[in-house]
Amino acid sequence: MPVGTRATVKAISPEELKELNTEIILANTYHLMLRPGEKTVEKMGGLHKWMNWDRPILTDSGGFQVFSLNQKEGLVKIDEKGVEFRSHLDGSRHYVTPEKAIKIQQKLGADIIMAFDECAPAKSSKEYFTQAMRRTHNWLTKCKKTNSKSKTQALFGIVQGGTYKDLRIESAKFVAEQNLPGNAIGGLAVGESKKKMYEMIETVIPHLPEEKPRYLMGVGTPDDLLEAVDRGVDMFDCVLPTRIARHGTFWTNKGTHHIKNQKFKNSKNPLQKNCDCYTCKNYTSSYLHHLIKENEIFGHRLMTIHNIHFLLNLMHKIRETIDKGTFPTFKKSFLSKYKKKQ
RNA sequence: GGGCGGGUAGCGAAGUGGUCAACCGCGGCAGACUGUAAAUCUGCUCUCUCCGAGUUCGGGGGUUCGAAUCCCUCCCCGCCCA
Repeated sequence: MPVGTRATVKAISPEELKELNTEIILANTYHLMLRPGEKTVEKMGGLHKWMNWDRPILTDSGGFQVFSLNQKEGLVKIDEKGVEFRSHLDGSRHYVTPEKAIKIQQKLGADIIMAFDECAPAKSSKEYFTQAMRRTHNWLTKCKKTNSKSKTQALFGIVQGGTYKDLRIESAKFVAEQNLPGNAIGGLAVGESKKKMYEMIETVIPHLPEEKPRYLMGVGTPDDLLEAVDRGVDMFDCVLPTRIARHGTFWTNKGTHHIKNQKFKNSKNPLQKNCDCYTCKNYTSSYLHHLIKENEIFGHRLMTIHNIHFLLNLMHKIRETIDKGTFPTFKKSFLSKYKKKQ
């Protein structure tokens, strides 16, 4: 899922997203409740109509933004009932409870909505992870109850538990028991090592039903996708393809590259040879180098197109090789090329 | 010919006797980014380098313990007067 936090995937249009075979995108409760406010989106006919996107949308609940704000001093107060935080836009105080997070998402109108959870920082103590996990479970019950009448919006629960296996297992079991249409793994890729992250995925997966989507939140890099799929994950969202694109970084099957590097100044090659994205079919690296150095909007768009295409194409190949039974070979050969820095 | 102003690292621009290898901006080089407070942020950018050392502030000469900063002289640029 490409990420469209403020009801737009930065730099590109819904038409372009469709050309890239985007099936679903993510939008954000926290940002949209602050601006323009969920009521406006509701009045305008809901997210799909408002942003002219007729394919599925998932809204994140805002739990992660609370975590993000909490990285800075004293902007957030968390208790059993909910979270008080100050807006990053104007400092105004807001109070969000699990019930409220669901009601806002109902107004936004996404197809999949997320439970309001607490994403504890990677460096938290086990005591704190336990507390945050229990609170997340408690909140999940409330979210489920609030959303019980909805027949059009699927609520996903979120597994927490930090980097502790016993907590992760306890959390996965609790979330699975709620019998929701899908289950998410949260609280990873927040500063722990990749090794630890993979270990946590392995720990959690056996306790989440295979017939329902398993969604790893906020991940990730091409290698993370392969590793996570290998361990049983079905869905991802990540800001990386779009954010790093705007910052001048792009992916190819040989790893990550910086278009601003001097070596691209006079390169007639596309970003990636044999890539069939719009960017690579029509523009040279030299041109992209120039656009990004000059901070031209079109450069952001072209880079974004390439990166989203790269990731969605990777996922496509993953599905294809899983069907053919050749996924392990594909994973191995991809990673050996991807991780070898030229 | 006369008067005034000015020449500082790739560019612009501070500094106007010691704490100056010299603020800052741009440019250049490289890096970071994982449920987007992100068209953002970080580092390096005279030379050799590990601590450190060596050459710099238009050229030359001088004053001084010590000069980018003061004096003399030459060169160059801008504006004004003839």
